Amino acid sequence: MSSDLTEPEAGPADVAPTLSAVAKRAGVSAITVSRVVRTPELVAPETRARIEQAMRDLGYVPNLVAGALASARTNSVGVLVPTIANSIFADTVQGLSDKLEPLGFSVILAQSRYDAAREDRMLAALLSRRPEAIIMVGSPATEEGSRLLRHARIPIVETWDLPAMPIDAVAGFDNYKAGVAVAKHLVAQGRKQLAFIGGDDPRATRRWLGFKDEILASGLAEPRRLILDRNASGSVVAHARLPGVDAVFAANDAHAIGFMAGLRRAGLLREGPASAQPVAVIGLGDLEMGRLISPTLTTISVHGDAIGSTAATLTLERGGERHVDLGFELVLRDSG
Amino acid sequence: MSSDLTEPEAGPADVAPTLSAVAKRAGVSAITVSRVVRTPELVAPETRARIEQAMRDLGYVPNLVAGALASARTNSVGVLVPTIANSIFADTVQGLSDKLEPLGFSVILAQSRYDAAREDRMLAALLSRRPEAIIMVGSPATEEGSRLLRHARIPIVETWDLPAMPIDAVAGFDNYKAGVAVAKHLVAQGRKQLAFIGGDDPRATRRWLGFKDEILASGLAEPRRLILDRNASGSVVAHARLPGVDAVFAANDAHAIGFMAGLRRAGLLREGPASAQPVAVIGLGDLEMGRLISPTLTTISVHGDAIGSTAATLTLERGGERHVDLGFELVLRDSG
DNA sequence: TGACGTTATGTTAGCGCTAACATACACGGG
DNA sequence: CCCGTGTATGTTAGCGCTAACATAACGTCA
Repeated sequence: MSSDLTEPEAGPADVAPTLSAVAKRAGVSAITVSRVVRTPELVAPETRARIEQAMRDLGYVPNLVAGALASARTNSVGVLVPTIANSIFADTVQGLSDKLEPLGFSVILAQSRYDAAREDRMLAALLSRRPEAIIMVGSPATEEGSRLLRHARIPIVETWDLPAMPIDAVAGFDNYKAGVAVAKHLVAQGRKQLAFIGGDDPRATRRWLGFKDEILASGLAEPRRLILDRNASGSVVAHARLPGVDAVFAANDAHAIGFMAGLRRAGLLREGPASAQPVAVIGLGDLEMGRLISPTLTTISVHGDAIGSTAATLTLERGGERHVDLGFELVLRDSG
Repeated sequence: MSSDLTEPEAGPADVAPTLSAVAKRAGVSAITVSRVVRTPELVAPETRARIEQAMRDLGYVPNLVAGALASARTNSVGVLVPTIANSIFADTVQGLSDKLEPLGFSVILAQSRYDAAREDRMLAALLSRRPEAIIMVGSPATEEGSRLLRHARIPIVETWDLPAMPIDAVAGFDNYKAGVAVAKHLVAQGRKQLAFIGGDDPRATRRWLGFKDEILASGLAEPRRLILDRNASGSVVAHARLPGVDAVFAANDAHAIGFMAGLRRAGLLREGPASAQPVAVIGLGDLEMGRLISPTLTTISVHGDAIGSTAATLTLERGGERHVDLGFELVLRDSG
C-alpha cells in the first residue's frame, strides 16, 4: 500500500504539513497562507479565519528555514562567549536575549572556551547559518577570525572591552582604566605590596596592565601577577604564593571570593571595614554574592546586562553611534 | 556607474559567493564543490585542491540555511531554559554545548523567564527553525506547549526533574526526594521549627512538597513556606518573616547564601560546625561559592553539567534508556 | 462613464543547496 | 574482448517558502 493515500480525517501526518497543504485545505493559494502568517492585516477576515482553522487542523508550524532562504532574512543573531557557566557573561546573554527574542530573533549560542582555534571554528559555524549579526565577548583572537567577520557584511558587535580598531560596533568598558582605578584606590589607601590574580585572557590582561602601570607610576614596586585557572578554588591557595602582599586585585569576583576564603583560613580576614583588613581584596563584576558575604566585597561593577542590551540595540540600528562605553564603577565595601 | 561591473581581480563581492560561483571558478559542477565541503574523501586530490583554492579566493562560507532546506537536516538543537543569568542552568547549557558543538550542532537558546506564555512562544519559535531536538529545563507549563512538542516528531529531553509522564526523554533528578532528604537530615539533627524559602516554579514546589511531607511524617508541625523573588536580596530579610525558625531549606544556593547574610546581620551565624548554628541553612545546587563562604554551605549537589551532557546524548541516540536519573547528594558542611 | 486608486488574491520564478540517480572512464579477470 | 566493479564527476529535480509582479473586482469622482 503506497503512502500517498491520505488519511480519512485530519489524522497526524507522517511529515510536517507545509504551507501548500494548509492552502489546499483552505482553498486558497500558498501566498495567502504566507500572508496570514506574516501580514495578517492584508487578508480578508473571512479568508483569514478559514486559513487559521486549516492551520490549527493540520498543526501547521511555519518552516523558518525555508522562509529564511527565500527572503534572505534568518531573524537570528550569533552570540559567541568564552563560556556561559558560572560566569559574568551570562548576564550579557540574558540582556541581549531579552531585547532580541520579543522581536522574533533567535539567539544562536556558541562557546569558545578561551580557545582560539575553537573560536575560529565557532565563528565559521555561526556565519554559515547566516545570522543577521554577530555579538561576541572580546575580539577575534586570530587574524582568520577577524577576516571572517569583516567579510560577513553584517553588524558585528565586540563587547566587554574597547578595542582600538573595532571591526564594526562596540559595547564595553575600558579594562585598562578599571585596573588603573583599582590601583589608585589601593595606593591611596596606603597599600604597598600589591598583586593581581586571575586569568590571562585579553581582558584580564588589560586590567593587569592598567593596574601595573598605575602602580609603577605612583613610585611603588612592580606588582606581582599570579595567573590562575578559571575556577575559584585555585585562588583559595593563592595567598601562600604571595607572601607579604597587602592588597590584591582579582580579575573577577569569583577569584576575589576564593582568595578571601584563603585569607579567612589564614586568619587574615576581619569583619571590620577596609581599613581594618590586613589584606585588601578587590574584585570585578559585582556579583550579587559579593554583597552577601562578610566582609562585603569591594569590586568594579561593570553592567553586564547593559552590555548585552546595548549590543542588541547596536545590531538592530545600523546608523548612529557604534562605539558605546558603558563605563564601570568602583563600588567600595569592606574588603578593600 | 552600475554595481554589476565586476572587480578587476578577486575583490570582495557585493553578495556572499555561492557554491556555483566556486564551481564555476574551479571549472567543476556545483555538486563536486558540495562534496569537497561535506565528503572530501570522495573527491580526487587535484580537483579538491583546485576547489579549495577557489573557495579561499572567493572567501566562500557555506550556506547552511540552504543546505538544511535541501537535506532536511538543520544540525541544530533548541534549548529552552527559564533563565541563563546567575543560574544553575548555565552549567547545563555549558554541558550540552560542549557535547553538541564538536559534532557540528548549533545551540539555539531561548529563555522563558518563568513565564508560561513566553515559554509557549519560545517553543513555537524554536520549532519553526526545525531543530533536530529540543532540550528544556522542566516540562511545558501549558497543554499547548506540550502538544507542540508531541507533534514535533523530534527527540524532546526534559531536564532538572523526573516528570511522571515525560513527552520523550528525561535527564534529571527527583526534586521531591531532595526535599525529603533535607527534611530527614534536619529532623535527625533535632531541628523543630523548619521553613522553606525560594521560588514557586514546578521544581521548587516539588522540593517543598517532599520537605513538607517528610516533616509531617516525622510528627513535627507543618513547616512554613516563604515564596521569594528570584534574586537573593529578598532572602536577606527573610529571617525577620520567620520568627522562631531553627532550620531553613532554600530552593537554591543563592537564596541560602542570601538568607545566611541576613542571619549574620542578626548575629545568628557561627563560625563553628552545623551543630553550633542557631539556625541551620541548607541550599541546593552546590555552587562553588558555597565552599568559599564561612560557614561553608550545606547543600544538595545536583550535577547540572551532567544533566546537560546526558541530555545531549539523549538527543543523539534514539534507542536505549530514555529516562536517566542523575540523582543528587546531600553535601554536609557547616551551615546545616 | 471610464480612468484610476484600493483591496484581496494569484502566478511565476528562484533562494542555495543536496538526494538520487546517471554517466564516464579505468582496470582486471574469465 | 566483454563484463563487472570501482572511482570520479555530472544532471535533474525539488526542499518550503517569499519577492515581485500580475490580476480581478470593486468603488469613486471628475
